[in-house]
Amino acid sequence: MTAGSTGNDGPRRIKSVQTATDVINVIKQQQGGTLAEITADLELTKATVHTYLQTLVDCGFVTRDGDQYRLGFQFVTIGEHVRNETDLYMAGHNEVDELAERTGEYTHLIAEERGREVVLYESRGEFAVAMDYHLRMRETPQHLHDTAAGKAILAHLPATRRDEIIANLEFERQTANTITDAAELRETLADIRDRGYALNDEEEIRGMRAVGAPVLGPTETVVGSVSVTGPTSRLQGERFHSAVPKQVIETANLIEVALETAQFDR
Amino acid sequence: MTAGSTGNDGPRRIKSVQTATDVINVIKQQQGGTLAEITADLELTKATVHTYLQTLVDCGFVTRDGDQYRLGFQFVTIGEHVRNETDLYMAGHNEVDELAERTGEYTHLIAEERGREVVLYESRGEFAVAMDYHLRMRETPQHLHDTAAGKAILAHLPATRRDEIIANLEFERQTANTITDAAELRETLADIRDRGYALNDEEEIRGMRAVGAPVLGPTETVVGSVSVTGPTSRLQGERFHSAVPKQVIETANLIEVALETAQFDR
DNA sequence: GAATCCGTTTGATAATCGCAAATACTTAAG
DNA sequence: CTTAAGTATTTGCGATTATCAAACGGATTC
Repeated sequence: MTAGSTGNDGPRRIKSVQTATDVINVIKQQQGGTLAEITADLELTKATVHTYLQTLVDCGFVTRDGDQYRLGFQFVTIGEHVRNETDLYMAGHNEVDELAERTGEYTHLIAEERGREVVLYESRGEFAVAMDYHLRMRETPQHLHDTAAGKAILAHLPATRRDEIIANLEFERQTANTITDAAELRETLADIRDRGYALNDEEEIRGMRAVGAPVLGPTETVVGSVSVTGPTSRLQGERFHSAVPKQVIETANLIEVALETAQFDR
Repeated sequence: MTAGSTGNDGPRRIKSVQTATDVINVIKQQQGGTLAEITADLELTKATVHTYLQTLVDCGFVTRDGDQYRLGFQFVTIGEHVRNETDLYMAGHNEVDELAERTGEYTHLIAEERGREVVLYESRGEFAVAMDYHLRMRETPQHLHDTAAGKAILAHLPATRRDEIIANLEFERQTANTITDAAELRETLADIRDRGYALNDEEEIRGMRAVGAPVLGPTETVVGSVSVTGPTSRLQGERFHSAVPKQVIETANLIEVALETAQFDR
């Protein structure tokens, strides 16, 4: 009971914070639930979970409505704060709006974190039809290999980080066109670097195509990407392979200029 | 040293979670900082803060970029999730867009939590000029007594909750027109209930007026509010006192109908 | 009115957090 | 190149705290 009792190696962490994160994730997954329901998905006692919930309510991360616990609006306001602190968002969201106006489709401003893509901003052109898919996309970080925006980022990341991310990918097949192995992905990424833009030809969702271009920072490192998404019926032939790519790249370049020029006072 | 040593009463909480929240708030305030800078604003050792930061990075709430710690994009995605779970947002954001188009001004969809207003959605009409104020408003929960949207909510809350919130208000003077005592506020709120809409006549920011109307839920409880904000030069006379209030109320009513009709599948 | 289900509180103790101090790593200065 | 001063990171150990049982209270059902 003295040495190596638990075999607990690795760097030191605050266990309670990890547990609180678990609680938050369960609430998120369950879309709100009672103490009993939340406890059921955790390996803890009712009493313990109760203490965590009380604490999280105090801290503003959870709200209680009768016997239902839900995530608090604090996530909305802090999320907004984080976005407004992000140079890419401040430099890019107006350009992404304009891209939506010019193309009439859905446009996105994407960043990367922990090997997943994060939707910083979404704009809806006049022909874009509301889709549940977009809700989910904004809520849950997606893989980088089966979207145009993600591939555009992945293609331009430093080789070491790219390798690391690819190594940890699970190539889950979404449609008939999904890229399902690393070799194929690497080839595609090389093409993307040559062409300067990425395509998504129904690789994530049947019937949907997309065009994405990287936004490169001052030091040539990729800071994010821009994309246009629409139904295959409208994204075809010359428009898909030339006109829209040109517009997407132009938008990405405008954002790059804005990033270098403007100093978002810090 | 046995009984009442620390005099620690009150309900039980997880201290580490409260500490982690402190760390997050310091990072938010500092807009990102080094370990040393973050430690300076906390009554903890460098070593301890370090462990917290490592844990928060693991959990995705903080990212590290060299020696700079910042809040992670997870706040953006969870925030989006929380918004999409909120019936008021799902039922209201399109209506708020239309209100912006019809009035040409800034429009907001507001909810309340912990006695503060939360901006669920903001839409910009064609005459609306970008203002830093709106950024701050979306980031930080505001008081309910010095905005049109806030007063509209406050006026229609159950009396007990209203009293509780008013009791905890600090009436900080923002402009010459700010309401600065509870009695005056209560009178205004009674007027708002009579008229059905709230006005803000340069009470928060000089030169800015606003009109707000409550969104009432099925059980007559207020679930939020809608508002139009613009410069005094454009919000005057009949437009300020009749035309815009009518439009704001109409939008609020449309959202009420959408809330009762649609079942946002749970 | 008993029984069953929730949420909440509490006592006790093993586990943990948090400080101090030591150790690595970077940058600046001599 | 060496020293110095500033970081960040690791570690031992004691005081604090988180966790589980188990009891309690409050609501709803049978």
